[in-house]
Amino acid sequence: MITITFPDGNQREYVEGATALEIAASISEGLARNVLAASVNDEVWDATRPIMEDAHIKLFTWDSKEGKAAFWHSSAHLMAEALEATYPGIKFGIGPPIDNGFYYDVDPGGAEITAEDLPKIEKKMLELARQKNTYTRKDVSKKEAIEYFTDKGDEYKLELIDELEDGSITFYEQGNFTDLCKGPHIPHTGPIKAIKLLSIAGAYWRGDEKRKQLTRIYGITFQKQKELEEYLLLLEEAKKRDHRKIGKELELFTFSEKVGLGLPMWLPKGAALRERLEQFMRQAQLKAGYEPVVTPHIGHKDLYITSGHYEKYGEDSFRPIQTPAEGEAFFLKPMNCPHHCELYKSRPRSYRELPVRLAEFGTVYRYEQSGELHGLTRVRGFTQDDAHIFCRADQVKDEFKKVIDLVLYVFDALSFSEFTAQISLRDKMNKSKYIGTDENWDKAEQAIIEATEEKGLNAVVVTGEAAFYGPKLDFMVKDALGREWQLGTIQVDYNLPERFELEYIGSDNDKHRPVMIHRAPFGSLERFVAVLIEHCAGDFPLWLAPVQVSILSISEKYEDYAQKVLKYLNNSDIRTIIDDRNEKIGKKIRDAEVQKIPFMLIVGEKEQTSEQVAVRKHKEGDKGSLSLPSFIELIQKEVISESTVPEPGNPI
RNA sequence: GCCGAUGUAGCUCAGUUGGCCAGAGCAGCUGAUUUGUAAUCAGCUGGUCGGGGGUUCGAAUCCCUCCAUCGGCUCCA
Repeated sequence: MITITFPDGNQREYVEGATALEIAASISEGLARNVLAASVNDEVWDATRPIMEDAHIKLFTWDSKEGKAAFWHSSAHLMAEALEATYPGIKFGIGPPIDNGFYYDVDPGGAEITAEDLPKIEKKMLELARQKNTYTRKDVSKKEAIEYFTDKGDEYKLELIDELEDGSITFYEQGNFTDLCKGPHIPHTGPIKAIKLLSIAGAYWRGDEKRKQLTRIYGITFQKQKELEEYLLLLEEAKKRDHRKIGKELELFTFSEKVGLGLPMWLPKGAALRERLEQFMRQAQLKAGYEPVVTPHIGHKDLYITSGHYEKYGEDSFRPIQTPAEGEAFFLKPMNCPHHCELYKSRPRSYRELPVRLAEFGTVYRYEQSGELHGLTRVRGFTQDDAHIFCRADQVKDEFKKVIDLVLYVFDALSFSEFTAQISLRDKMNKSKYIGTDENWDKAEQAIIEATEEKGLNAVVVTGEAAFYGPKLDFMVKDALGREWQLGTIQVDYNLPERFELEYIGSDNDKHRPVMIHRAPFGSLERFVAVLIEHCAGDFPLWLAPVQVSILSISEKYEDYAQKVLKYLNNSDIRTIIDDRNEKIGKKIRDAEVQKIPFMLIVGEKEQTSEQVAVRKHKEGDKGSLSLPSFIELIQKEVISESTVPEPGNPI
């Protein structure tokens, strides 16, 4: 007998070799039906794998991440089986579950799989799923594994096997399909009842641009048709929040092929929104001890040779601008740090004045490959809410923590509650990607890790994602479709100060090297606005709304009064427009609603006589009548409650 | 940059297998209407069907090529 311990601490005895599925059945039949996978001593297992010794177990159903992963992973195998049946000789790369569904990378050889083929594959998958084939786990030796895939002629699997330890290799088999896989999988194909293959794309084998591009098929499956329909509906809804669509509808920004790819232009309403955000940040930064600076949009080639950017990105950037007479080369600035280093160097610095915090809304230009451009989130020209903190080594951690506070403060003000903090470290296996000494890197990485921990921030650590001059802490936020974008970033840098020979005179009257912190809470205004739009679906908080109030006159007769109201509101700095078109009130309301204007003021005979306005709130409807002073009070209260800027002297 | 899909008025979209001067709604303009909480009515304007080349008696429809957009991949100082 073995003792099984459940998450709640309860224990039960089972015969040796009992499976999680049998254990579930001993609790209830319903549970057994729903179990998709299990964890045994914290390792995720098949629900059908015999447990041979005492263990702590957890049962995973659809409601858990692990349950879904097993379900979708099994669906990927099912799709592979369908593909193999449809395209004999097809070869397989990898086919993992992802956040929403799964994919499989395949090499169909001479055949071509197109979007039109997907329904056919779905059908085949359904047919195979109905056979309720079990997913069977099998331990194989490396030799057997190599033999099997050599026979099959699948060089991709062979390459994967090559990197595996003998004795750790398992196959999974369902129906006529066998795959190299460490599992886990659901018991059988039966529960896969609703299938949708979503898209088809090219993906480089092993993510390497120099290797063959395989065909990646994305799909998602559910246990019920209704769940699939709900998911597809959700996708449709998400598409309506796309910032590119809303940006066009609300006339926030635009692109022009003539101006150039990836070069967004802000229309008046978008510029108003952006200016509010800048103002907000400017104010927060002033209060946190930053000093605004301004630097030019181009920089001499030598500047970037010194910084190391030239060596790293010289060939992959916009071509330099040459002066006609002297033959000097200038680059459009792709970042602000080298300029700020030169500002720091403009005179000798004393330890007493550190930290020096130089802030600039710096517009930078970077050459991004055409296929990477994406609305406002990935562009070739953008404005960073950049700042560089030059401080003493003993100040780094404290400064870093203050920046974390600032970022969190900004996210909080805009209700970005769901973000991932990511610590990006260097890839120690591939040091040629980075500049600087190991010692400096270690110090910088240590500083970030400690500051993050001390702030109690729950961060994931990713190696190989650091900038070439230093590690960073990034704040990632998802867009409407769940794609993750880096917004805020904080980077500790021991390298640029060295390359620029930055110094300060310490209390010992000796020269010392300061440490630099690069940071941008928004990241870029463009990307931040994009994500903001997708989060609020264009319903901006009142303090940011480009137009806060629209005055809708009932008819021409009340236009004078409407004008009076407009003037009154404008005098109180409330961003107001007037709709005096020769249209019915219903039409005017509809148009204001579509434009997502937070407040509508309807003025007609009643209001004129009583010197009031009939207030209608976006998406909420009629709020009754108010006098102008009370309406203004209402607006101001809401604005203040939405955007509170910290008190001076109380660093955030 | 790579793979795939798409590209018809400012916007959203129709245009069957190539065949009457390329259509609709919204927006815009003109006029009527003077309106009370999500679309008043009528008329008009507007498109070398992404650009270029080709096949054909005839091309928005077929082919080639370039460009852009979208979904991925790669990349992201």
